[in-house]
Amino acid sequence: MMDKTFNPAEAEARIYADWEESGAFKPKDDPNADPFCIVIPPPNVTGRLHIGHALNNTLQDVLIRYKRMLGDSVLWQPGTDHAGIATQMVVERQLAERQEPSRRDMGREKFLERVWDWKAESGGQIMTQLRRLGASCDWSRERFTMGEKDAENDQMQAAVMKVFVELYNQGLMYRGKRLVNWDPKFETAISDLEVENIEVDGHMWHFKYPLAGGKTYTYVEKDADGNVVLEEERDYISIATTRPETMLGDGAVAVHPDDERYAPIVGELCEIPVGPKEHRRLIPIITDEYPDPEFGSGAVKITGAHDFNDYEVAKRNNIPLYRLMDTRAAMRADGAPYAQCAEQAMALAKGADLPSEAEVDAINLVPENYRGLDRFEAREKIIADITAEGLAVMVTPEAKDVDEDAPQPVPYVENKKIQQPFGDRSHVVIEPMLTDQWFANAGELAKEAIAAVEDGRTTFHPKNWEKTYFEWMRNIQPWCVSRQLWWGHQIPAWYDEDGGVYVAESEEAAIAQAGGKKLTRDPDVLDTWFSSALWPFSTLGWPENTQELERFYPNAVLITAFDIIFFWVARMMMQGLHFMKDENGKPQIPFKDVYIHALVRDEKGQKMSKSKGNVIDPLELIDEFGADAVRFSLASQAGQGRDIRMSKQRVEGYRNFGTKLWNAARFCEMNECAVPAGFDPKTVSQTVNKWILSEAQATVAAVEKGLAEYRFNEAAAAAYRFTWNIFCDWHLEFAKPLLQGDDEAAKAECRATTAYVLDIALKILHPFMPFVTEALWEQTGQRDTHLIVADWPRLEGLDDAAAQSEMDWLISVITDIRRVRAEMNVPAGAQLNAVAVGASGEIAGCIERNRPLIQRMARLAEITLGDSVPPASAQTVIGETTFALPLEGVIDFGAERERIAKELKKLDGEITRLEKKLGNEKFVANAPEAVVAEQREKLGDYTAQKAKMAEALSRLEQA
RNA sequence: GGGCGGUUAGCUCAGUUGGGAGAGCAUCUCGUUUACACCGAGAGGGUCGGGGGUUCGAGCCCCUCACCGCCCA
Repeated sequence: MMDKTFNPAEAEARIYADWEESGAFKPKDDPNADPFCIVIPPPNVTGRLHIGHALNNTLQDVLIRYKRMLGDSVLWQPGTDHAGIATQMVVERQLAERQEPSRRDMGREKFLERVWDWKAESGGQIMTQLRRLGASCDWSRERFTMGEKDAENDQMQAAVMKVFVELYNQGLMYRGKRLVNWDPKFETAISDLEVENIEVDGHMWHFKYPLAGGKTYTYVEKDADGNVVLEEERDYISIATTRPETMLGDGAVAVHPDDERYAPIVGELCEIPVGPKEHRRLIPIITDEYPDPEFGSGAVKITGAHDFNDYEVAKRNNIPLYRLMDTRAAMRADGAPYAQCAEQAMALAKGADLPSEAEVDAINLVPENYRGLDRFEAREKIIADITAEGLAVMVTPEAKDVDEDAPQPVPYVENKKIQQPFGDRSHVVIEPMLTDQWFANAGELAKEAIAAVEDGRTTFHPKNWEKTYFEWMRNIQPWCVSRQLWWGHQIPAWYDEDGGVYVAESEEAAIAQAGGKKLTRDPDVLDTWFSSALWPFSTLGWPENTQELERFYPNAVLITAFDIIFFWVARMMMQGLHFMKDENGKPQIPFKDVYIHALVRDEKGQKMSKSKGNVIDPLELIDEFGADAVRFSLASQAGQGRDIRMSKQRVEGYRNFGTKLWNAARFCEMNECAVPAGFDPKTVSQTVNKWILSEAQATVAAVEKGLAEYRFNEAAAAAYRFTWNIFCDWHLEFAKPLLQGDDEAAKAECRATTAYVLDIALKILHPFMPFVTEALWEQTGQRDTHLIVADWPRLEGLDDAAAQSEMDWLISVITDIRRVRAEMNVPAGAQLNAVAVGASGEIAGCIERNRPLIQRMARLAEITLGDSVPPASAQTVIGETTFALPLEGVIDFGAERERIAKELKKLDGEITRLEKKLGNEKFVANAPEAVVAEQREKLGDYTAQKAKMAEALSRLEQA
């Protein structure tokens, strides 16, 4: 005898181990089977399974299990990502917490040792957690983006090196001094994608840049109609800035070429109003399309080394780029004294030839009294100094705003919202910084990646994500791939003492290239996403031409969340298409489909994050409700294009569903249901059996359709509804009289069919709820294989419209009688008699055939055919037949009248609506015939029913 | 500022070529009929964000407004 409920805690680990041991997770070695491969989005190696992983991996496992049952050769390729910044950050924090030497004190080699240790210590965790979820990955093929520690000629490392070297040799990878996003906390460059622009309260300060030599001009301001609203003599140009500390690095002031206000002074020099008086720097006033005359004063200071827009302006106009900060974003303290540097800069401003990048970079234009200050401290000090000197633009506040009668002018500072860049990991303000970095020519790589989606070689689901993909790909910027970190793939570039660069897959090769010169390797590592971009083929053995690569590339589908379309999907597309070619040299896509799923949020719709403390731990949910419930909950909510809000209640509901299924199986066991050898469902004779088989076939088709279209929620719902609302609620109840009756043939057929249909339910539910279905599979029959590798049900020829319509009729008879009973407050235990009045021969036959079912399920003592409604009856109309329930002594005539009147009203509403519609000539003329016919039929049905109900009411009135 | 998505029952959400709205949970009533109370039977509850348009017909298509969310600048 089976237990009353499924015990996930006991069963899951055992079942999982069985699967793994049986080799079920490995792709089957059948050359005729279709290949189906999904590569897992590799989680951070030292991460923990969060609810987003749970969703992502549930959906993958659903497809994987489905395809496996279909008979495909299925590979779900697992592995983890080394997650450069994230992992290094964790280990550095640990060192700090344990008061151990810092990364820098420790040195690179020792530090990396520690990271590998940490990986070893915590690395397996998430893979264990995926197992708990039921993920059926081929663990024997697990890969790590960094490869194996200390391995010689490690393949995963070789793949990265080869890609870098080839891109370099093809001119698609280059090194240069560029303005990049600099994270002062981690002291590394990061890519555009790792920057989050957040709107914060900022200020806009207005300062006067005095014209050189005390020159003056007439400043004229006009309104929209050209009327002069302000005209004054000025000896300065007014500049607005949100970042005063960068004034020190200004190379010019720019105004729009059409801006008449400043036309008189274009080409003049003006003075940066900060720094020691005797060394005030002069910079030219230039024109450029960039300044918006409507914004601020219309004049923009150009600080090429600390602002992306300014950088472009500076490049266009040959304005020197003066770097002001060090790697921690403190004001530079290196280099020559300010006086000397300022003099150099002065010469450049006056037209001297620009020296080399490196020479300009060596110029430190931070005056001594600001050197070494944090950038924000420097800002405060500079504002104070400028204001003290009287070079802040002053305004006179409205008298009402201040107490004094004669308000004093105050510095003009606007409070305004500004977009400030923050590091997505460090959460500190990112500094645009001029540094030497490696860049991939993403624009070039993107071309094929765009084309592949345009021409449908790769398709996004839902399709609207393609727009996002195109938008980004078509405006893609060079990809900064170097990171000033230690944990990662060290860039395979070596330098000789003269600055010569040698890019090669190994040090030996580089030395050979250099002709034996003394070389030093580039200390930087590659962006983590550089290696994960290779994941669809590196995990399959590339650069070796392995069987797996041959068989499983392109992958079938990639399943991921939208937040990494740019980070990952786009880059896999670029790298895959660039490096994987077919025998004709045609680029090969990494995957045919990309399914983008939602983000999982908390009950309130907030993005889950550790800092908000609203994280729902999937493992806790699994502990409480079982993996099946968690999986089903996620899959059933995975509608396209919407976020998922996770609630415990819903998980609980699906746990209950598992129990329901369990008990249905238990019922089958108790009634000795089993599928006899050679059972052919097409041969069943009982209507009930024909009907449930017909329903089953429709359900299997619905599940298949849902999965084929990546509508996981619909597939899950179809399986759920069938199992609970059709199989359990109706079929098992219909089966009871047969299973407990004396007709041995009918009993045998019913046992066989019920067991057969239960198996179907187990199979279609297995992708969603693998554990409980596997456990039941084990317990409900003699099985040749585990369910995980059982054949997907391929049903055909079982649809049966006649059985469907008879059972639908039966269900509505039972439901209606139950409703009347409930509404008339008939005690649940009372056995009533029913009289069917006006039944045709056909209906009479139906009643005859299903008498025991109606009696049992509607709790009737007897059901007879009659010519007239007995007195004191409650009545309900189904089709042409009135079912009367004599309730002598029980019936409340008032209540019954009210009930029938209510039904009549409802019918009237429907009839009026339909009559109006059918009375509309245009409807009849324009609507498809089928629709018109359907509406006519409905009207006919409702009208007939109304007549019967009216009769019923009149009988009551007479009583 | 540009783009995308959302607004449907008290809550969370389905609703796939436009033919008068569904589920789960919650609520109310009844029920222990030996598969299941992690259950069963029944009920109530929505002018599908507002306005306009196209159409014989709009939750669904178009326009517009409002609010919410995300991405990009």
